[in-house]
Amino acid sequence: MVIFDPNLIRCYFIMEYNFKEIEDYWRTFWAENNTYLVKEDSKKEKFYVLDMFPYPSGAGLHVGHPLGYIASDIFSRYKRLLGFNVLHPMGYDSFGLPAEQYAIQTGQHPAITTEVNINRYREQLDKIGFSFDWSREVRTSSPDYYKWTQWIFKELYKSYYDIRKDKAVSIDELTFIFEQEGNAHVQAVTDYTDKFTAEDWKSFDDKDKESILQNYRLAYLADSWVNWCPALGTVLANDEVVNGLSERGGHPVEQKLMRQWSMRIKAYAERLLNGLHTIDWSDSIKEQQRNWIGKSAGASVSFKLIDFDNTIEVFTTRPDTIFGVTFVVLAPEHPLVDQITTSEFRENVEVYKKASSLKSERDRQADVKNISGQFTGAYVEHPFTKEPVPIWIGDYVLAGYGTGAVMAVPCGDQRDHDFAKHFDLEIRNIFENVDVNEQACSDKEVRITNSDFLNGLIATDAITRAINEIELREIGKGKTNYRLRDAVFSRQRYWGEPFPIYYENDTPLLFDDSELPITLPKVDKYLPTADGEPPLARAKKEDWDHYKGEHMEYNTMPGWAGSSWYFLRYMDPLNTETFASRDKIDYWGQVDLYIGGSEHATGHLLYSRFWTKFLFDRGYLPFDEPFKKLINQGMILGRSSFIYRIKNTTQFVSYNQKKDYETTALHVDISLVDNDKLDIEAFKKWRPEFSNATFIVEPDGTYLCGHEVEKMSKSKYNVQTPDELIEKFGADTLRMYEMFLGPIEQSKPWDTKGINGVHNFLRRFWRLFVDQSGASIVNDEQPSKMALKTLHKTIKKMTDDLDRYSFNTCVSNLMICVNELTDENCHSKFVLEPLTILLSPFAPHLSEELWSRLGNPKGSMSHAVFPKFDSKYLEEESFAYPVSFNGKMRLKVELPMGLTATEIEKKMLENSDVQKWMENKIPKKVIVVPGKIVNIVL
RNA sequence: GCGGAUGUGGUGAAAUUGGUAGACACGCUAGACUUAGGAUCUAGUGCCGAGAGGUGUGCGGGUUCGAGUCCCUCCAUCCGCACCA
Repeated sequence: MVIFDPNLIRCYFIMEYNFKEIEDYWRTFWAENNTYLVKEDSKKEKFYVLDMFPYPSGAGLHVGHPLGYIASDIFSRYKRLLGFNVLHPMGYDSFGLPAEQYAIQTGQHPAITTEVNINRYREQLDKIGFSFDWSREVRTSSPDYYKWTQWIFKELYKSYYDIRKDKAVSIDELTFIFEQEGNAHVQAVTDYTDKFTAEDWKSFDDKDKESILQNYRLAYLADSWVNWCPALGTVLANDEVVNGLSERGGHPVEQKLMRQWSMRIKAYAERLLNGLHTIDWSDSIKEQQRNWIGKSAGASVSFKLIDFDNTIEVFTTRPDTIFGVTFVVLAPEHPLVDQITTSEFRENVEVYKKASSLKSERDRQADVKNISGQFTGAYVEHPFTKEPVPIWIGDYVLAGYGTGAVMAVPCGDQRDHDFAKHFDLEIRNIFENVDVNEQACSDKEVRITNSDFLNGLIATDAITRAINEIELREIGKGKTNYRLRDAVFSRQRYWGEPFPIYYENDTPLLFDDSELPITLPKVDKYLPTADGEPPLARAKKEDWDHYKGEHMEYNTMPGWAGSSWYFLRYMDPLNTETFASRDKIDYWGQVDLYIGGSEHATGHLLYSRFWTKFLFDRGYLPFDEPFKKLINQGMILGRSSFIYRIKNTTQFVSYNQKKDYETTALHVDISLVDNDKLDIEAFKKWRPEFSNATFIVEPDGTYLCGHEVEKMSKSKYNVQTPDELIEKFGADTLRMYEMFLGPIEQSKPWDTKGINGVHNFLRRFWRLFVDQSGASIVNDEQPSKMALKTLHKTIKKMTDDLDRYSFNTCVSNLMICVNELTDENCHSKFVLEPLTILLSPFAPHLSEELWSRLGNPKGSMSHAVFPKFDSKYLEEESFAYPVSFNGKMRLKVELPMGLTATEIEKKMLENSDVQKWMENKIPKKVIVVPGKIVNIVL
């Protein structure tokens, strides 16, 4: 029947395990036969395995990237073998800063850079043998994709959060209510406090109406504090600011209030918190999200300003300590500061405000040691005692958190205590029998005193009592506060999604759905304009595909816009009518397994939960949590090598001699270093500026490098690419070695030392099938009892370990199995065939090759059936009991299985070896755990 | 300062519910073979000790017949951060 089977032809040429030939063949086979193409199939149970898609950087993949992809690929293949219809897609998060930076430097359009990088990524990924369905690839920077990102933005813009319904609702319902009855009875998430009637509303012009609606929309324009770098003309992230200067270029950075798009994620704070109970994520990630959302219960209290008709509102978690208040501190940016500052202190306040505007938020918070602040000259009235309380400003209070104002209780809060000590302010003690002169007291069990109606109570009771009293006297109310802030959604960048927004009369207006996508216009340069407008402001009118109104929105969306919903697009990537059709979403549902780094704990993972909940509210999704199960793969760290340059010279000193000199450490490329020894000539070639450098070496003439484990990065010259390892050992070896390194969730330093062990294993696996001459040695004989036991033990361990994502022990199990089968000289098809299936998720190329050599019909084994474990092969007749005396293991005694505890005890005490250890003593107690252990207490 | 995680041989690690600590690999030592290789095979390898044996999972306590595993105190390292009022 076989007319031409390339497999068979190849058999004659392969004697050794020739991974290159095998991997090339099967890689091509899979691609040509669309082996991993997947379609919706209502007859099959679905399983959705997702990787966090990469940003295609110019540096290509390093060995850390594929770690998670390999794990998810193994799991996908495993689930396929179990009969699931597996969705396992891949794509690119292809908007981002590096391509834009490159464009600024070279003028090359970021789309070109991105295309080149994606091709390189694809090439590298293909070599590793992943079972991705590439027909579903998505790219966030493709207009076909970001059309729908813009569409979701529009939906957010057109929605507000109804507190009574506890969900997002169309803004049309809100305007309808405004027209009927004004906003008096509206319960929506907003900071807007003004009241208006239906008549008022109708009298407003469109611009006024819109500026009110902005306070309700889930995507809205508002003034936000940002790190503004005038020289770069852009806003910077906190970690792009170092000591008040931009990381790039070292330009000054200041805090500036800017009109920005924001996302009202705060509306979802409580649901984001509660949803954590319904998903299978690690406790540490959930804890990080909880801390980020930062729910705290307390009270907001109004302090009346003396000499002004106004109040300062503070939020406190400890309203019970209100009688200990001796001053109030405002954030320097607090809007009332200018108004209340007396002329006497105005100059100092201005100086202080200027100084804190130059500090980044992070610097302000990290610097605990330096206490700073300034008195404003103004006072508020204590709401209970009516005493005047001085108002200070201090940059330990943040404008963005709570109300930007705190009531300071130096006896109960250490920071307030430090502030009081530093400025010699009063510390009033309200705690019974506690000395607060040197230290604040935060013990909640201490009784309160000097506090009127709170005297004698402990914190928990006093908090309730204080809130009651505060509400009774109408000076405030009990309140839940969240640390979570609304997310700023504007970026002054080119390489991101344009907003589907234009402006008329300074009012934002939406483009129609039919006009989407609004694509990126071409620009002459990728830099901000001279007057600080974003790069898109450079585009000519005619270069926009749609241009409306007085001007377009010139900001672009942040990186997390596209990544907040990409997992939905994989379900239906080519749909032009909707972001994904409802029947496909219904079929694929939630992501069953999501694998990615924990660095996204509070960014991407929170934003995509937010968007999912929103789309659920608006009826577009049947679920409101995107990722059912999450695994965070640990980071693979690089091992960097260092050489030591003697200061102000071109002389380098070897590691062991460096203590005698003043040196600076220099990263050196790890490819120039072998076993910590530097190849000096290669180094000189690598860094021509040091071609005349001299080296102080060790007595044996070698130059020893120092080393350190740190993040893998191009700038640290410690990057190991998968390509060279695949070249040397093959993809199957690389896959298994990455898994063998350790538990997937743990971070670990990269070290290729052990890779030979894994490669050897695959060769031994090959040797079970093929002899030295290249002939098959597989037979049809019934396997021995031992061999069957080995097989079924392995099936059981593999199943258990895969189900708990313990990929490293899976590799060990396979090694043990091959060691045993080699010792048993087993070549039976009835053992080797199921074993090949067990191996196939890990080493798919080799497995396919062996599978076809076993005479299976031509085609891929990816839908073979995972072998079933049968406990009958594992039954033992006897067990070697470890016998302990007083908990110390001394000897083993073999006994038949199935004895009762009493029988075991009797036999043990009769045993002569056991008696030797008993030294004629009478045991106080004998513990018998059948099938486990015997412990004799003397 | 706060929050989270982790501490087991020379190295990566294993031990799923408290029950034989160190599986599996790397490395190292000795030997065999040889077409001299980054090959293969055999034996050994936690530490101390010639041995019997002792000892051993960051330190110190505790619970238990029995603790790497549970509880308390402390120490170290890594990661994150927002002085969160």
